[in-house]
Amino acid sequence: MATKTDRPKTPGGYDPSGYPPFAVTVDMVVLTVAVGQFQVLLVRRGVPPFEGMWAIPGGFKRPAETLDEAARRELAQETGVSGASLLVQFGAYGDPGRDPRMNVVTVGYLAVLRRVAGIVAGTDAAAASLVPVAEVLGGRLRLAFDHDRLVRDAVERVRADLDLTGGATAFVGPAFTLAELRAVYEAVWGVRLDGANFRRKVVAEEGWVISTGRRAQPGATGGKPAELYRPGPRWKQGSPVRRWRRS
Amino acid sequence: MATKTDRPKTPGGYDPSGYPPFAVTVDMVVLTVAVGQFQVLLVRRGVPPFEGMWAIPGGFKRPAETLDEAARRELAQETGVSGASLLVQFGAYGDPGRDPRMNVVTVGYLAVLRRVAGIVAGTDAAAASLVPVAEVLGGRLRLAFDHDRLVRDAVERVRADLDLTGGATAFVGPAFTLAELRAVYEAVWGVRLDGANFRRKVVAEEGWVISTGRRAQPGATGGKPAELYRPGPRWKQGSPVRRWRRS
DNA sequence: AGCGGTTCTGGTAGACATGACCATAACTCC
DNA sequence: GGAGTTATGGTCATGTCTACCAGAACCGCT
Repeated sequence: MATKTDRPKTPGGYDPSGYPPFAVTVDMVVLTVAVGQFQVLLVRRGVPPFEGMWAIPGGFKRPAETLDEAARRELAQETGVSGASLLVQFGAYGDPGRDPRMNVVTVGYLAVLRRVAGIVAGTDAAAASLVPVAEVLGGRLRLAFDHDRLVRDAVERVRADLDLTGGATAFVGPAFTLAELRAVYEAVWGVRLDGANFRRKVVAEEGWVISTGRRAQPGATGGKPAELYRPGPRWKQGSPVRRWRRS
Repeated sequence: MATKTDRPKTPGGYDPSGYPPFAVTVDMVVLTVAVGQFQVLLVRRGVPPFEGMWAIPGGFKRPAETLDEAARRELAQETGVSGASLLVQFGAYGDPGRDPRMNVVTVGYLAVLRRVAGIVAGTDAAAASLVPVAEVLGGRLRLAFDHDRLVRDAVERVRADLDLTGGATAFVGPAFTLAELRAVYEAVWGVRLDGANFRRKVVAEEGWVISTGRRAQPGATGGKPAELYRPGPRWKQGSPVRRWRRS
């Protein structure tokens, strides 16, 4: 890239002290499906700026760790969750003035939790709460900084990932019924799927789900007890259910 | 997020001077389809480290500009291209030691060029060249820093975008034949598509391509002259051609 | 036990999409 | 004019999607 050291512009020929430093943070959009609804984890800010507003959890990257490690560490610290079933980066945000105090470039991470039970307000969080993503996407709940945009982008990413990289099983537990899995698609995509057709697609081909032999407890409203499955190896390559129907 | 100012960990309650600064750069994977091959633009490094090795162009983000603006500016400076037909971010890279001199977090951008004609070595580039992406993906050509990984990720991204967000028209000019458009899919995905079936999918539905009435010049080898089209409004929503056949 | 309601599970038929192949038209070069 | 090449349209068998129906297995209630 750079051939002249007197024009510091590229990593090839710059003077490190000649360029302004940035703070690098990692912010996380933590998503889950609870009570049939697509939800996002928010924390309430206790100090200015944006005091009292809702925001997504996040923190500084340290020099000795990778971005992925920083995300994993912050997730544990802020929500008490040690193992997210999915943790992927979805974008970087560096608009000038996005933090009123200094130049901050943040890397957005998308985390998916299977169970809502383990979530607690972290050591630094005044309050933590699950909120339907529709509240944020619909503009009824405004977030601090540019976190509205981060949530919007993360949701779009996970919607695509459900189709492309088969992230659906990240939302459910290690053993699940097909109705639970179907509910994930329905909540995240905001669609309604036929149960019988869904079953066929998933069970017809080998490798999507593996029968455990056990059966789930029927709900309070009754119904035939559903079979319990565990995820097969094929989800890494995609999803049995595609997002768009042509017409 | 943070409620205690004495524990600087989140944007809510930190002491800016308490955290180490990072240099933030923008690196670009410039892709195009030329002579039927999927190609990437590389520049040769003229200074240590990695002197003499091939790398992708890039440069520092300035505090007063957004990441997108930085990418657009660097692209113009390094390759002489003012308007890329596609310019999207695909990932952030911050492994410690990825630059041996200091802490650098880079944001990877994917740029697509329609015509190879306007490319020139920028003011800071020793040499610029188009190289088949297969050379890099196959490991036959090693790049400086972690740029191999950036190229790999960008290629995977554009392959998905061709399907998802319909980026195919970004590779062709404002007026194109269906064979040219088909060549884009074939080069990027590495597949072979039937010309007649391709035509049907694209022309059958309204909104993908709009006939210009004109016809292209037949190639040196002859053949019936193809009709010239311009892109319709529908590419924003997807692609008429899907990537994977089920069986 | 019987009954209505609910969920799971399997079946079927029509609509639709896909891909392979052939045929014809319009151009090149020789 | 003839051989080769590309574009374009047609056909057809096959596979996939979806709406809908039916039976099985459970609930709570009477």
